[in-house]
Amino acid sequence: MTTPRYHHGNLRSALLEAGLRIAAEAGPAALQVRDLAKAEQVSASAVYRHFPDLAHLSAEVARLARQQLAQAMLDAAEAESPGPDAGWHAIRRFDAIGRAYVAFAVRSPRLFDTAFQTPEAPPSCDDAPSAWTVLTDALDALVTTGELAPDLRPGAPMVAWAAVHGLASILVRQMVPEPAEERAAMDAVMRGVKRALGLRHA
Amino acid sequence: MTTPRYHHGNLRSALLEAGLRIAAEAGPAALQVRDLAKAEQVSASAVYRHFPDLAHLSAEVARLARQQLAQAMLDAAEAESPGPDAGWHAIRRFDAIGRAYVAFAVRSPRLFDTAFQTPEAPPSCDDAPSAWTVLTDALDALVTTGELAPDLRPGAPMVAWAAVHGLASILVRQMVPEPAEERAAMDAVMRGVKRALGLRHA
DNA sequence: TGTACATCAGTGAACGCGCGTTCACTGATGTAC
DNA sequence: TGTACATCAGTGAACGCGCGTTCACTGATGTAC
Repeated sequence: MTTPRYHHGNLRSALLEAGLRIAAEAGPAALQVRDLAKAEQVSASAVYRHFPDLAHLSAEVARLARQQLAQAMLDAAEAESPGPDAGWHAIRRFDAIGRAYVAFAVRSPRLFDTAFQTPEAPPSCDDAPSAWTVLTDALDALVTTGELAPDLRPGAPMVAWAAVHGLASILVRQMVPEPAEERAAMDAVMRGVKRALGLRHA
Repeated sequence: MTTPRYHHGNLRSALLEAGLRIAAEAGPAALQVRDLAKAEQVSASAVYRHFPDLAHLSAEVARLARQQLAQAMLDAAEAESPGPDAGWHAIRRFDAIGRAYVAFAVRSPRLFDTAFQTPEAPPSCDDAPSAWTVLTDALDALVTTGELAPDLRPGAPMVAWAAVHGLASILVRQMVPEPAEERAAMDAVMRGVKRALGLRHA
């Protein structure tokens, strides 16, 4: 039984999911109208019923990729079980968030590239969830529990994000001449971030 | 007087310089055989006398871009005048190197992208100078002068590079929702790196 | 020192491909009466 | 409840462009004798 091709129902979201799959496998440059349409067994021109052009579709895929990253960070934070020491819990959540960021990039390097590619079209809406918000919320929790000195708070997002994003980029691009172990690099960087912010660390 | 087009003399290096110019203005994706040839007033097929294909030419341009970055770091280090406190001088040089890295990216965002784009062909030779070597040399100087604890030395390159590369990427891609001042961000990150490595800072 | 000739670095036309996009169309869907 | 019709979501062929690359060629260069 061959299903009728007509009136897919949710072609728009199906195309975006196919886009995520393709981008994760072959990188953002592999996002092509024909391939996307083929993946959903639909003619290329059908794509234009749902997106004005490829640039807008790509921008949506990039946004979804960033949201997946942010969700992975949230999930990692939630996986940390609370304990009697609220400050320590906040630190563990912060640590888990940073490690999730890098782990996402290592696990899906091309999707990570897709997430932060230079966009050719503006995204239709803000990221939800957003990695930035996840990070700043975690930093706020550190201040609230007294783990992070308030005068370090303004610069903290940049310090943390730069370290983690930089490590992710370096590992993804394999920029290091001597191929360091990812685990050791992640430990060193996360320890560095905590030292930079004056946090306790094990 | 129209000069004869024939036998350019140093077409190879002229093409690479044109490539650097084009990449700096329009990004790595703008490197095209025809445009390169046109920039040197030469036919497109002449390019193939000097490079097997565009991928190899692009890889060379990327290498030159990385070398320019490394040279900027070296220049910044040399600009720091030595003083009676050798350790303090090593710290100032280290700081200058990190700031030069970020400054290069902000000054030439598309060239920075070109330097670290995923290469489609292997580079013909190692970077010289190389950003990695400049960094590790500076860290060695910190150990020698007793400013950096030897047990922090193994993880130090990753900590420093990740922070600086991450900040550069973030500023270049304008990933920050609230557009922070570059200067403040750089101060915060460099201060963070020095705290992470246990260095003195002003 | 002058000349034949191999070699080298260019030319310019063309090929072939794959891409995004358009257009006239057709079948399916849902709604008004 | 059944039917006419507007609307919507598809089709498939084609357009047009720009790209990397190839090929037969030609003019310039340098070297052997």
